[in-house]
Amino acid sequence: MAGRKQFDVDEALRGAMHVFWRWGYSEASIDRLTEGTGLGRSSLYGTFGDKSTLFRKSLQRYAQTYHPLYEQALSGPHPSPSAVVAAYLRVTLNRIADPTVPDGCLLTVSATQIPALDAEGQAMVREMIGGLRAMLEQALLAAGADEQEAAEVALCTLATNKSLAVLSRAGFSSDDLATVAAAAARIPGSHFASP
Amino acid sequence: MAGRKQFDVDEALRGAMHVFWRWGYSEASIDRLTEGTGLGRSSLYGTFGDKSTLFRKSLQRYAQTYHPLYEQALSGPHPSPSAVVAAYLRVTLNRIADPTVPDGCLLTVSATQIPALDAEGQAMVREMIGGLRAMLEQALLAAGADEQEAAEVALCTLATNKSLAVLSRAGFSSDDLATVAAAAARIPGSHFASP
DNA sequence: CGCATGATGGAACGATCGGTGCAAGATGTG
DNA sequence: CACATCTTGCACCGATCGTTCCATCATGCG
Repeated sequence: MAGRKQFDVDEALRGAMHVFWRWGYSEASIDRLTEGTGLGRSSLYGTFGDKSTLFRKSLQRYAQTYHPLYEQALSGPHPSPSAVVAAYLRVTLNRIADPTVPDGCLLTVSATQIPALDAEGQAMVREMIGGLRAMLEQALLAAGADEQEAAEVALCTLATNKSLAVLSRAGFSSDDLATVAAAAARIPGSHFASP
Repeated sequence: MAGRKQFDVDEALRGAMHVFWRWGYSEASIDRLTEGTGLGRSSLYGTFGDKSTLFRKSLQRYAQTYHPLYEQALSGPHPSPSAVVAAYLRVTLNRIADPTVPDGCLLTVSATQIPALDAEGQAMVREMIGGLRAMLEQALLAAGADEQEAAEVALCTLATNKSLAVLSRAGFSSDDLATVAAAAARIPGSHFASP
């Protein structure tokens, strides 16, 4: 007890993020959140608000942690769209290989549980996924892809990202994940006749 | 009330499957299951056992419903591995396009919630995913793929399946999903020098 | 030093969770 | 018609859910 907080707010938020990440929103009980943050109930509510608010702050914290890594990987210059895809998925594989964080990715786990989230949570999840998609598309254009190819490959790379998270959660080996990522980097654009 | 059941057991199981599918295991409360099946608590427990057992029976019912569709699609003959992939993913797209079932797929939703499942549930989810993988690999071999290519493309097709489910849950359009599936069907085997 | 401020631990709230027990009533068999 | 059988509706169980309240106490300021 004190007049000033006895804990590091950001470190606590990191703990909460890991609880949502591992357990998903529904199974992330307040008890698990207090245990994962090391905080008491009062401190948790006093600092972060209710569960829904804490979840959204955890999503922000997730973006704040990993967005820069993706941005750096995409910042290029890249010799080809495939190089962009490879660089992006390498970040994902590195995150999944990190033994200090839960399996999969918070965004994917949250996306599959969308019906369990309130309106704000759903909106934030969709918005973050859309942001990644746009970021990828931008980088692909910069790497020389035409508009259609950029849109298509961005979508497929995002899809591969999600699939890696699911397979990771299902217990697939990192070799298998790397195989999927490598194959995705070989996807060519469709090169259909543009209308 | 009666001496004989007042409902169709399989229809009720179908309802329960949809509840687990839409809400995921954690958010599939007994109340939602009774509402989704039309049964009372007593009938639900008397017929299917506890929640974990009902979940596993729902998984079986899911496999029993969609496994044959995949088997038929894979039964071929197919002129190339790509044709196998396209046929497989067409089944997935059709299921996702079905407005009478929830978004995504029960198996993917369950896989992302694996930490929330008990040991039997986890095992069954992993087993079912492994079964799909083996089924794909078999069909690819029959379509003329060599061993390495079959293993790799089976894995990637499974991954695409999972990604389609996640994107569907996140609200992506069926056009986007079709784009992802079409691109996956263009994935070539790696054709690395075989050791 | 005395006081206001604010963080903390813990108790307690109503609601909902998964699961069970039981009485009521309809059916099939004699 | 009488009885055993089985299903069903409903109440109820302890446990846990998310959330709030309050007494306690260390701190910063005057």
